[in-house]
Amino acid sequence: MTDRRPATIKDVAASAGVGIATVSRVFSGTGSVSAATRDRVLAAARALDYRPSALGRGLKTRGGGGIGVIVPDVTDPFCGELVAGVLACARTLGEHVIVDAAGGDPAREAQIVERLAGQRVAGIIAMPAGDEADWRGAARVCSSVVFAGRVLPEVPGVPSVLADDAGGVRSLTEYLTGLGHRRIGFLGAAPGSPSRVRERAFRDTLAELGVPVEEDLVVAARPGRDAAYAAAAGLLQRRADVTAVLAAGHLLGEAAVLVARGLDLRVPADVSIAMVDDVAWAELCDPPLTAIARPGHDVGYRACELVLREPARRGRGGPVLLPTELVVRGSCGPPRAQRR
Amino acid sequence: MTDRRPATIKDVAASAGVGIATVSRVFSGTGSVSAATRDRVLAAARALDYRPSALGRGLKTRGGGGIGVIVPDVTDPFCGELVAGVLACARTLGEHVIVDAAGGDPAREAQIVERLAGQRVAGIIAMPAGDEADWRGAARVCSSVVFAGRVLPEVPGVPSVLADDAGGVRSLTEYLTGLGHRRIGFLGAAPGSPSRVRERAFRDTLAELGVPVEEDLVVAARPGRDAAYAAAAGLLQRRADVTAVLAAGHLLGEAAVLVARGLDLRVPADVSIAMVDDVAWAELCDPPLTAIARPGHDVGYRACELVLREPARRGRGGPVLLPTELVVRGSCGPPRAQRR
DNA sequence: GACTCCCGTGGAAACGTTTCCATGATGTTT
DNA sequence: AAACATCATGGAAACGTTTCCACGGGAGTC
Repeated sequence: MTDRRPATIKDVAASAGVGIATVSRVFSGTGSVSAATRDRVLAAARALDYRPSALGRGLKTRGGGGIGVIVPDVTDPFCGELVAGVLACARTLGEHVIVDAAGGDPAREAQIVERLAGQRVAGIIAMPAGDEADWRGAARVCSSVVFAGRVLPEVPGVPSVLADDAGGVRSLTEYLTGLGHRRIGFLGAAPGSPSRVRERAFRDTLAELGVPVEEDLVVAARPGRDAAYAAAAGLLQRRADVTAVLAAGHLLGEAAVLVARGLDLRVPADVSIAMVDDVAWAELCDPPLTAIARPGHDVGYRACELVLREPARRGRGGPVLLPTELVVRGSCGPPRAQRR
Repeated sequence: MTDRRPATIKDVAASAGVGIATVSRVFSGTGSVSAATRDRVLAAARALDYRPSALGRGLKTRGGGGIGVIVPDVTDPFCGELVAGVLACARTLGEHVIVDAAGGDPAREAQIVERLAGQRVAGIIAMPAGDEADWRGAARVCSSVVFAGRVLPEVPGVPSVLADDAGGVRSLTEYLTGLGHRRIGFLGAAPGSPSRVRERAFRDTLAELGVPVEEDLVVAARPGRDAAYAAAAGLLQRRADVTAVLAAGHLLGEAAVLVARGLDLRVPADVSIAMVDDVAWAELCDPPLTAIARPGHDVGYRACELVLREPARRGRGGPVLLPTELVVRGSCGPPRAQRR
């Protein structure tokens, strides 16, 4: 076995006794080749272990193919689902997927975009962090960019696929209010966060229902476990009269559960807890947690379709909104008269 | 802005009034270029929004760069960690990462390897499913393949980075035995599974400790939530005298918790539960679950180092074993005399 | 002051494809 | 039977790089 370099189209052509153009036609499926020739070429290729180089092809056809995905963190369950969705769609379309994690850092996002552009990917799917300017540049740089799971409202012309977070928070809020809760704590994202639709939906829904919004009950946590825990602890300690907590993310939900447990609060007798993101542990918690399920897989899948399949329709119309689902479990009940 | 096609090195050269070789030198950092010329080239490049094409470069240098990662499922927490580790390492080395999920299907794995080979990636990191023959071929096809998190013992010459599962199961078994358990149920992977080191470690440890192994207590589940649940339910219903359950994976642990709850068994009073994989919900469970933490991130990181950085040392020596950690929480206690 | 040496530079040949065009050999129409 | 459309095929140019080689000139050495 002295096959050091991978075989090239020339080797195959020579071995099969045909021209390179014929070999190319056999592998790309275009043009017409006689059955006999095709067989000879295929046999030669197999013997040489030939595999067309995506580099050569990409160079000629201008565009390496493949699609890039940028998420804050691949270990986050929602991001994981999103990536899985992209992978599923890309596979049906025969494209490969370059994944990278930006850790929520705009500068790193910009770097990644730069690198993907260098790879000449066919499109980029991003769950963006906060820097609009960079993305405005990115939109120029790459043929097609789609936001998924999150948007930067200040970046125009970039289509997006989103979970209907506002709708989800609305139903959760209505559900809690329907149970009789009036003092609902909201654990949300920090002011700098790209989009605070969840907080707005919470406020709007309460307003519509005629429940006054107490600013003191709406707290913003910066990303990360520790900040989430601090926020939850702050809320529940400061306001012992809170009867329910709506956590706008699984990290915040986790924090709420842990803090409640640490404070010896019974769920849902002393305090009801609900959250956005129906992660695996929601069902394993005791009691199981009521949550909003966001269709991460579908978001990724649709985004990928959008970026590859419908270049014409991109940009037209608003964002694609995918429905969420309220999964009622045992963590919410009627409010207790007064804690402590 | 009529910059339809991306600018090429030629455009930059023309615009800066130099030869293309000089532009190449400026961007690749090799050779010598005078400061003045460098500045002129850089300015021209910026003006034209030039970005070197990885395609052209890869073609010339034979090898597109980048590394491929193949896992069964990106949404699995351990796989997610592993991918994150690879991403972290690849970033420091300036490589991009192509990710794909094979869903545990050997045929799909083979397809993905084929595609990655076509991309001329610098290396492949795989958490392999069961077909040795395909991987034997893959090892030939790609410059360097490394197994991570799982191995196929029948494929020689492929280095690997593993979590020390055997050690983890051993400490868990010792821990349970030390608490006084003698009838420990083991929920493990199906016979077809690539490697059953965990089951073997369980058996060996019990044997060493002089505890007889009852075949009836060692059950194998096929992959997936439903099969896991079925296996756990079967075990706990069939053998009411089991005092502890050791689940060899987070899905199996989840199933054990759910089944115990469904059977109204108190944990750990009626039955102790422990598992491999310290996933997020282990701490949120009530009681929090004792678990073996596997260093998924490190496994990915080391595998990436191995595949890119130490091509010389690859293959020598046995697999790289990374230590696991026993995280004791509240789900295990001394055995109860008799259930029911 | 002639020699060597090195530095900055440009030309040109690869790298492995795709694709346009030309060519010869068939088969088809009048 | 002659002209013509059709088909299978090969040659060659391009795609955007890197890199070898050659060339000119300024500085250092004797």
